[in-house]
Amino acid sequence: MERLLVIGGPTATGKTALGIRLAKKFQGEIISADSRQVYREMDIITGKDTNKFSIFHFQFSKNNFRLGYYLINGIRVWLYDLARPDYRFNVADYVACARAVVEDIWRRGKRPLLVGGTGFYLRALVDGVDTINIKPDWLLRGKLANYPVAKLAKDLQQLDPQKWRQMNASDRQNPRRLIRALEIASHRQPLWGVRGSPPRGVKSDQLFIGLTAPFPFLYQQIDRRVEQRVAVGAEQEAKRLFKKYGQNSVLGVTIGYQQWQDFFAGRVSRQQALRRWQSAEHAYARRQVTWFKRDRRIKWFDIRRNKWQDKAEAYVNRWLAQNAS
RNA sequence: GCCAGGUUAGCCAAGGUGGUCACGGCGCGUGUCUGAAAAACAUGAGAUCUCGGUUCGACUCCGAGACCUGGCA
Repeated sequence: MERLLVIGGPTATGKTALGIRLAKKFQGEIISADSRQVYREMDIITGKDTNKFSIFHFQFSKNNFRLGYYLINGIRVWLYDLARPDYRFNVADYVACARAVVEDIWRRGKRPLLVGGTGFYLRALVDGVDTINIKPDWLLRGKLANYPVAKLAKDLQQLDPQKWRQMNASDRQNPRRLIRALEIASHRQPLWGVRGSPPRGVKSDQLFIGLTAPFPFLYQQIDRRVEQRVAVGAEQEAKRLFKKYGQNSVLGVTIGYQQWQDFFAGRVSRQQALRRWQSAEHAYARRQVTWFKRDRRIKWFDIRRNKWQDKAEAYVNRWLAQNAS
């Protein structure tokens, strides 16, 4: 069976750096799993490991997305720059693109390394998502957006009592989740054809690596990264993109851009904006840890330890050696 | 030195005729997650400058002190 190496964990832990190192060692290519680096032009603030001289090598298209790679330290990094900031990229898009790339890499006899911090994307690709074929109904969403939570809850209890029962207290008060549940419930078609089976993740032998560290340490790393991004032109990038795409684009729901927008609008000082950007990244890292923690398949490496990369590499080596033919 | 204003959690900040658990926001802790996921949501901890007085009872009133801010020298 084909193999798939997955590297996850919170932001600012050096996932890409490890990925590149392992890719060099094991003839790999990196597939980014990042819900914001998929956007073109959003380079500095999302922390892409490219620069203005990097060249995008287009390879093939999939669902209207132009797939290609950047060469970083000689290693191919896929799934950056798939969409314009005024498009709303989503998991289904991601799975379609990532699948195509993984299979392409396998076909060429190389090893795919799935690297990223968007746990939902990672899981969707690896394990599959049952309801992934039910498209967003923007008309419905627009209508439901004005409903109070209590009304949404009541509707769902009527329309799909079973789903309601499965939801926990948090989700039952989350309008976005309720709306999605209603969207699925009102979609009369069977989820996956009459005789079909639920969409599965990519079939492969997988190894999961997680990078982490205690929060105080992560916060330091994050703060440094944010300052670096400011130093190389984060403000200008934010200003330019807001002007071009407006705040209703994905910029309005992306850490970093949001805080710069607050500064541009005069709501906060430059200093405060920086501080808030960093805090938003801290909170993001916490959510990521909460997400990844639940996945028992992950083998964790503490990035404060000496030679942790060597240990990770040895761990991968052992896996590759197993029934290697 | 004098006059005025102020002192409420790590930061910002509301409050009241003295009386149940002192409004919020940020930050911080914990968690949820199946086509918006860097999104959206749930949940927790944490405070009345010090001393004395009045009072059944003071964060709230009175006095003294400390510190901060502004004005006058």
